Amino acid sequence: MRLSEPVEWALHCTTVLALVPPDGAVPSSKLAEFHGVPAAYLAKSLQSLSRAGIVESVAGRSGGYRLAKAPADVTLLDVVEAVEGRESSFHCTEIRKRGPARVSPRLYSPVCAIAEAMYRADEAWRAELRNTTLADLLQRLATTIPTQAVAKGTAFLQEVLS
Amino acid sequence: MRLSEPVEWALHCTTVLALVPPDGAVPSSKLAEFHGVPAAYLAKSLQSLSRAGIVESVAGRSGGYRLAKAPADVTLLDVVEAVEGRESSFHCTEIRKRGPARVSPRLYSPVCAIAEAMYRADEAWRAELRNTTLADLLQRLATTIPTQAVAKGTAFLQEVLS
DNA sequence: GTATATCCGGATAACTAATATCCGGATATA
DNA sequence: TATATCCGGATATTAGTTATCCGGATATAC
Repeated sequence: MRLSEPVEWALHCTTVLALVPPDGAVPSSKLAEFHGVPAAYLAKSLQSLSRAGIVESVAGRSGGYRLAKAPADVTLLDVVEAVEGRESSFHCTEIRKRGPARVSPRLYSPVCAIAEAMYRADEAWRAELRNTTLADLLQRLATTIPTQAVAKGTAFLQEVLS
Repeated sequence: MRLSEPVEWALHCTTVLALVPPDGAVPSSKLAEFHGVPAAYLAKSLQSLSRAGIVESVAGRSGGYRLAKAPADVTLLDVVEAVEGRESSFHCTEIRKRGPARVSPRLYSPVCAIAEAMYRADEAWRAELRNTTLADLLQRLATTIPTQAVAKGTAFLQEVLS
């Protein structure tokens, strides 16, 4: 079980966009350059984030993306689900209703005991992601990224926004 | 993010094997028939469970598999990790150290803030799986599977064990 | 003692999903 | 008016999942 790369990109992009003023906009090509990831593919993820209402897209020249809500109102789950989808990590194929021991399908409980447990774990994962926001990430930024790098990053963003 | 099919099979197989007496053994072909899944492929999963010490393999004619521990001592996480691996669902590619804002790699904190949060969610998922055992599943069996099906299942196992 | 049924690991094939790029249309700014 | 962007669809490439087969080892049934 592995999350796709675009999830990581989307989390980094939304974190960076949280630093952009409400009237600014960063084009997808610049976000790709900033993070060192393929531009054409990243564009797809940004479109997903836009459809989900997490970022706002600005068309036309000097357009781009900005955050659509306050950083404290965007959870990691919002971002992850926008890119990765909302389906459970476990997919029940109703094995219990197959094979020589099977009886009429309508006699079974609505959900298999194994699926039940797996769904519970999936929900625990989502609950934890729901518990962290972009604002939380921004706070940790100062201790996980060198001040020099933060300075270079803000300089790059200034350049793009001007 | 999706778990592979063999995970579901392994959970159903270990649950069934929990009903087998300590001196019995169910061949992989019979487990495949019982669950209506491809025999040659299921065999791989059972080998994984065997390597992980969750099931015990008996070679030779009238051989097969049995549980290696008491059902209460086998967590769902044990089974899932045996088949799916122990790697986190999130894989950090150190995006923060790339692009125009990067500085010398050794200046960064050991783990990225985003990865930190994602690892925490992954651990919450594992914690939940660690909290349920095969014994718990067996208890729920009576309410999720019709008595008729349970009877047919035990009859099938009796036939195999004799 | 021999034939049979099983586990085991490796090699291989088919299929599906993830990764990545490109293009034409729409939109809005310089 | 030309340019730079977002958007969605189509397509290609790569990697992972699903699935099968085979030969060797092991132990039971006859």
